[in-house]
Amino acid sequence: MTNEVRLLRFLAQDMTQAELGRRVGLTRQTIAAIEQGRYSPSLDVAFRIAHLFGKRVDEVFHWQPGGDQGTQTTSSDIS
Amino acid sequence: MTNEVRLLRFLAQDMTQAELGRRVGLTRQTIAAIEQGRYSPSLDVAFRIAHLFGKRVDEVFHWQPGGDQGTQTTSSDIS
DNA sequence: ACTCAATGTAAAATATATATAACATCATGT
DNA sequence: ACATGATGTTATATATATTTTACATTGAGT
Repeated sequence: MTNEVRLLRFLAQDMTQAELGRRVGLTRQTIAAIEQGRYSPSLDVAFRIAHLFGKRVDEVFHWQPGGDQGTQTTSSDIS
Repeated sequence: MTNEVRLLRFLAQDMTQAELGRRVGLTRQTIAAIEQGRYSPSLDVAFRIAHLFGKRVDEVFHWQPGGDQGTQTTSSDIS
């Protein structure tokens, strides 16, 4: 499971992790963990983040059928 | 947060809760809880379920900006 | 050189999702 | 009437997400 949160945050006038967290009701540590793919967020959190950026959930978070094992971060990380 | 899981399950040749659970790697109790909206699943589970039905996550799970409080079940439940 | 904002990270605590086991109801088929 | 499969439901346990607190690093600005 990869995501574009960090990229979208940069595109949104360099919004900070703390600011993003504040807007979606999460701490900056949680934002950092999600960006790094340390765990997959709840569906509710995914919706809140996607909505903030005006995207669909599947545009922000990318999922692959058999891909639960690794801990990638951004989609450009995939080899 | 509402969802169409139960409906999609019926449309899929009356697939049973247990069978759906088996296919996405969840127990039938968890499927029942998700259908009833007792909690919002993890994003990973949402992707697995949506993928099984050939839908996008936002086509299966419906989210409303301010709507975290209630515990609706299906979208036809909304007043 | 100093400060400060942004980020990384980690341990411990809390909240929530999910599993397991058990029992109940209801419908259908025999 | 009985058996069986599908579902509802609940209590307890476990896994995982998220918060809180704390400390370290790095880069920009002064």
